[in-house]
Amino acid sequence: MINIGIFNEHRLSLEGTCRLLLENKEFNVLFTCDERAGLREKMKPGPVHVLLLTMHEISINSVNIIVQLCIENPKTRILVMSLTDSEEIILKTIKAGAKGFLGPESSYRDLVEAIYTIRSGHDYFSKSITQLLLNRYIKNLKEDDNSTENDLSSLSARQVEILKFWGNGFSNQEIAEKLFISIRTVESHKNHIMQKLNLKNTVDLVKFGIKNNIIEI
Amino acid sequence: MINIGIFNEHRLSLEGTCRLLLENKEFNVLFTCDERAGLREKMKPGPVHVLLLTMHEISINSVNIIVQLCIENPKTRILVMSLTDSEEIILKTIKAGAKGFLGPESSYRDLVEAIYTIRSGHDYFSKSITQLLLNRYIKNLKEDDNSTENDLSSLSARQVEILKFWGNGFSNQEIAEKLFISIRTVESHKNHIMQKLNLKNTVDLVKFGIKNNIIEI
DNA sequence: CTCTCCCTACGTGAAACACGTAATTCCTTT
DNA sequence: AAAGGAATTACGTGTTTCACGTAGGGAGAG
Repeated sequence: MINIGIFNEHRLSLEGTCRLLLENKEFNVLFTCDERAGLREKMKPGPVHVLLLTMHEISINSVNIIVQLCIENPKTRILVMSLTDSEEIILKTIKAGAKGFLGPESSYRDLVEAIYTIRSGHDYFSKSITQLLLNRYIKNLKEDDNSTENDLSSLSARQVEILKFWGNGFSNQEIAEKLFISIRTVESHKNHIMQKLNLKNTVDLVKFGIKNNIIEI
Repeated sequence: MINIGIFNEHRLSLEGTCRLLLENKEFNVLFTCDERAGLREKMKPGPVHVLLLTMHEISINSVNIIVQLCIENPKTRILVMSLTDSEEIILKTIKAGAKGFLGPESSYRDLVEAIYTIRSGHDYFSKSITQLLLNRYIKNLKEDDNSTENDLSSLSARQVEILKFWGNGFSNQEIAEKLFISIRTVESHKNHIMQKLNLKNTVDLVKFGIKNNIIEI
């Protein structure tokens, strides 16, 4: 038996969703709610396993509500349903703590599957949302890669070694001791690196190291 | 009509796949290949729209092959099929340029869909792969968020301002001039920031700025 | 054999850092 | 109203790092 709370500012939709969910014997609709003001109050009494939040328009304010609900009800898993197609917003709701997101194309079947999925501890994203997230991720991945290994290959192994140490907490003095060379040599290496990469300051050097995965962030 | 090349080191699987694909009148199997050595040669003659690469075991070497194929045949879209479940490897094949990835659970129906999908210019990932990528992405998202805004909020607006300038290419001298304050004051601000955040060196300060989105990488 | 790149190292002046001190202002708490 | 605290401003002093030039020895390429 899964305890469900339903929020939807359109009363008709709210009742419709409620009816649909009640058709499934394993679903127990604890409450329905059609205004934001009362939602936090309605969450208090019982253990709500899944909260179905229908957000016709998601704004930053909505995101804050999700954050707050998550804090106040750590055991409740939030499933967001919305027609929005703004990546920005969707990402924010996920960051805020939503465990699932149903896009506009989702059917009743999807809703049921989503409820089971997030109840069992996994995340659920409908097809369009998945596509959206994935596209973005893939794009990130490839961008990461393009900026990687291009310039790094122009550095010698020694230069990379010095940069690694320096970028991960060691002072020039410490590097010199570790590698049994003069501190002046360490400085020279860094100078050569900066010249080779045409960097103007050490801040850019750190950025370079991070982009190329030799400095841990 | 879609021109397809098939690579599979198991000859039986290769033939089976070929037969299956030939059932679809729109698929034109240009060649089959069962050894790595000959693959690049077989790609040369015609325009291969989709290359189906079955990799029973994907290694770094396999990834390099993909990279090379992509360079030599920029118009060919590569669809990888593999039983591996190593995130590392899957990510690398995607970075290397593969346009699709079919996991172990994929059916013939999925294969056909995948071929149409990547032929039309989109990426295709089977359910298990999608799940894998998404989990990782969501995890990244949340991690990003956890490390954000937590510590940054402890800094004053002025401190953030100085950090922003410094992290984006300005020297202390330049910042001082821009803000009409002494260079010593700029130094003071940075000192206070480092103390407040308990950072040991400027490298860490850069990392902090990047994590908190006030320094562009 | 020459040329280039890499690793090593130093000199010097400028810039940045570490750490302490301190005055003024503004805000909160008592 | 008074006290406390944080923020912004600033300086002193000693250390470290940076920027730029110079330079010798070694390894590899042409």
